[in-house]
Amino acid sequence: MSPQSQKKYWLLKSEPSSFSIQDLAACPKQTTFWSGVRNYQARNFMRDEMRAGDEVLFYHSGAEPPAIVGTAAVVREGYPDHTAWDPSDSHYDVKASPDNPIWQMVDIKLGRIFDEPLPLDSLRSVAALRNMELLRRGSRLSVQPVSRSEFETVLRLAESKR
DNA sequence: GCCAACGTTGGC
DNA sequence: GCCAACGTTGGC
Repeated sequence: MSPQSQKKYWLLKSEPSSFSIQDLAACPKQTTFWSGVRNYQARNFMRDEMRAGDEVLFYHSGAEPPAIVGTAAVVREGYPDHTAWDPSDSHYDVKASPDNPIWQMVDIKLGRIFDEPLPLDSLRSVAALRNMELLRRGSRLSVQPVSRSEFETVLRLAESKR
């Protein structure tokens, strides 16, 4: 685990109809590989900056309402995303191969599921989250950095709803 | 289902 | 290297 001072925080988006935090909870060891990211900026975060021990906010996009629903932790650092060269996979990339993986994934393990999801529109009214990437107009990154204070603010909000 | 925002592709 | 066309994301 990296030193506390270097621990980073992230937000990962997933459509719950595709993979929800409840699905993560049902995985063996509550751990899964985070495959299917097909955006270079998001890949670079996973490849270059995510470290084991980093903490993650789990976000449900396309949900009603869209919301942060819990936490997870990075348990394995970036490695090739084998789904990229699987023609039967919905995220198949014809240019990827074992010799040229192009895309990367990490492994994450469930932290906890919040008792109450924190809906996107409720986060918009929190002053401490004013600059959060998730709340930026047109923000589409599926892997995005979160500041330590933003992460802690979100945890406090989740705690206040217990 | 609409559409704004954004990333990627490819002609030039 | 520009930029129009196109595809995707994702809130609403």
